[in-house]
Amino acid sequence: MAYTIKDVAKRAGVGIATVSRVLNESPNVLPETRARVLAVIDELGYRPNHAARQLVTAKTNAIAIILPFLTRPFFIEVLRGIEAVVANSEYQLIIFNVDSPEQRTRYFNTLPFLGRTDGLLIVSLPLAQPEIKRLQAANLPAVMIDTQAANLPSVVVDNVGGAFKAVEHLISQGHQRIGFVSGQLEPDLGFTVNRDRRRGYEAALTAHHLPLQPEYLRPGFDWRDWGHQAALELLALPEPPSAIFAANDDLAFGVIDALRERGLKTGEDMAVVGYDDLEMAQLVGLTTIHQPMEQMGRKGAEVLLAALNEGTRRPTLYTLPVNLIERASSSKLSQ
Amino acid sequence: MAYTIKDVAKRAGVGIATVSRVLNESPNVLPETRARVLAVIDELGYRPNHAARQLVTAKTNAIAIILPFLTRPFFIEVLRGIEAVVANSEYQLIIFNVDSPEQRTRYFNTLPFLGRTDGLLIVSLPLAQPEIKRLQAANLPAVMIDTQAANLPSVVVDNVGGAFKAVEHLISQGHQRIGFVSGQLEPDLGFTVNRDRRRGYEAALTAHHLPLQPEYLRPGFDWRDWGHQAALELLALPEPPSAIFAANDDLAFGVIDALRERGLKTGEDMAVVGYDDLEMAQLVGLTTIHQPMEQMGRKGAEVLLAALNEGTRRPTLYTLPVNLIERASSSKLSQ
DNA sequence: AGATGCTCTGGAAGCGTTTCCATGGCTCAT
DNA sequence: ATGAGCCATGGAAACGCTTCCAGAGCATCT
Repeated sequence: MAYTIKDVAKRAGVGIATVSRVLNESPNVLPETRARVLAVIDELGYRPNHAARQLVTAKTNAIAIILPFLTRPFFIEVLRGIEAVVANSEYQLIIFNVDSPEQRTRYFNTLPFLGRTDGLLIVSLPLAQPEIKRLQAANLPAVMIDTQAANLPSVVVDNVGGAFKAVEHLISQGHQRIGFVSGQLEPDLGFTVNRDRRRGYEAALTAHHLPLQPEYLRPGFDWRDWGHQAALELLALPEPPSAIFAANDDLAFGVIDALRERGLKTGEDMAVVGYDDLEMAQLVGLTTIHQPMEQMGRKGAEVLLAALNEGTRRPTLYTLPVNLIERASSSKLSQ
Repeated sequence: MAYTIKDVAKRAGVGIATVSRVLNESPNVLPETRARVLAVIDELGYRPNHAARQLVTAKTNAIAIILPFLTRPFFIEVLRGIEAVVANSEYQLIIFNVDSPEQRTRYFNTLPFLGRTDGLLIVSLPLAQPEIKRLQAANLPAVMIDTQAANLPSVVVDNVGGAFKAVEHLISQGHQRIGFVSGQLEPDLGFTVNRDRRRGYEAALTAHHLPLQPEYLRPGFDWRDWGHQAALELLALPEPPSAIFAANDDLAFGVIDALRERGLKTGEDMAVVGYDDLEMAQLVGLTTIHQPMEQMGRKGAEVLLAALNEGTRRPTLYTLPVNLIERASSSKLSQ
């Protein structure tokens, strides 16, 4: 059907080995031979067959990225970072989206990427020991992003520290009663974000000798609706908090929604701080913790490519910094 | 290194052809033979080599999606729809992001997906005739989403009609002076959205015997900042419009931003209608045209899979409906 | 002059599958 | 009983490439 290396060889009057050498930029080819072969390749519009190449080189030139909830802003930003790096390499990007624990299990049991990819980027999903073993047995380099494993390179942010900063900021604004709205602490897929951020929340309160009030804790779900409902619940308390720290921006948007619904002014009647610094946070004027989401993707991809090209595979832990972005939603306590 | 079909065959005491038959669920294998082979496969953890399989079957089991601006909400939603469908098939999804005209040209010249994928999903990028020719020459089934080509199946929405609805709505609310903020009409990558929506805008005005005022037209860029600036420009006119139709939600958000900056109330002092119905539109209370973005992705993927599996490849045009979502930003003209 | 070593080249093996073809053992109708 | 036909099976070819190996040509050294 399509032309093969043989067609090129015949037409150029050389052996197939020589064509292959030209294709692979081997130095030992006479310039005029090379030129002749290239001319024929161009003339025929010949393109080497990937499968055949893979078969003999045992390289796929593709890397897989496995992430949950493809469409949540956080993952999109990470993906963007990854894509930016990978696009400049010789590799191609295969995407696997995981939305349920069953899917997750299936993926890591069947390893469908095995033999299809040279490397793996795992975003946010924690891996169990046997799963890591299996990856290593398959000799498949993997890098973790926003999650970590002791024997795999990992790119993370300091969630505990970020949450600490957020809450400390609220305290410095004069708040003493601070609610915490978050997603599940023990989610199906095993994320630890919410748990970590709660630890930061508690640490900040403790560091400033403020009491931990169980009724101010509202773990629930990771999406906006829950932020909305949790805020209403907090407002209904006999002594509602004067500030709310939401474990992510989406939750914070829900909180703000609820405040508006109740006729309360965000930033005046109730301070709100989020986490992520989504693009929208700026529009809404939400004080939040900026996470270098895109940079996490970049870094992860770079580490993986380095491992692939140079064989460096030390399980290093890269921790990227987070910082507080102060906006209108967390002005000083008035009363 | 890894086990091959030979290892399995030897260990199960059968020929490699039989193992292959088991692998490919050929009916002509004795149940007990099949069981024995499966047991060995399981025991060894054998997995067939993809490259070898591809080489002989000339099938890759992957499809590529080519889209611009991976991180813009519209494309994310489309991607989500595609992913949902593809995840339930035997195919894997390879992503190619195109952010610049050079990249675009390079892609369609080198066709890097050639031989790596069985099919192509092209989102929003219009194709030139020679490019289409090249795809067809390569015998690579392709489906266009949010863009169309006469000889390729295409999934689109009616942008002209949607814009018409948006503007007609504003007119029915009593507005006569309606501004139009959009991205470039002749963008580098060749999108026609802005042009189409402007045609709808003009058609609605004309249908209602309203004059087309050139100074109310603000083509510029596709992002929020431009919405902001364009709104300021419109406000600075001797006779500013009383309503603004923004060609996408992001632009509308910029417009709203500008209004707030000027101390004007969206929906009261100035009506605003967007296009897309991003998640955020609800939060902001933006009247907008709802596009079935995810559904476009789904539909496109389904059409491609059908083409791949059944060989159906009629260049059908699928037009998905859009509808107006009325929110607070476009209340009736007060004066 | 002959041996040595280098550069360029072509033939052929081999990568791990699928699939064609041949074979041997059955069953079944004659 | 015997040939036709079917089923399960194995061997081997083929897919298109990379790479090992060997050889030819030439320059350089002894």
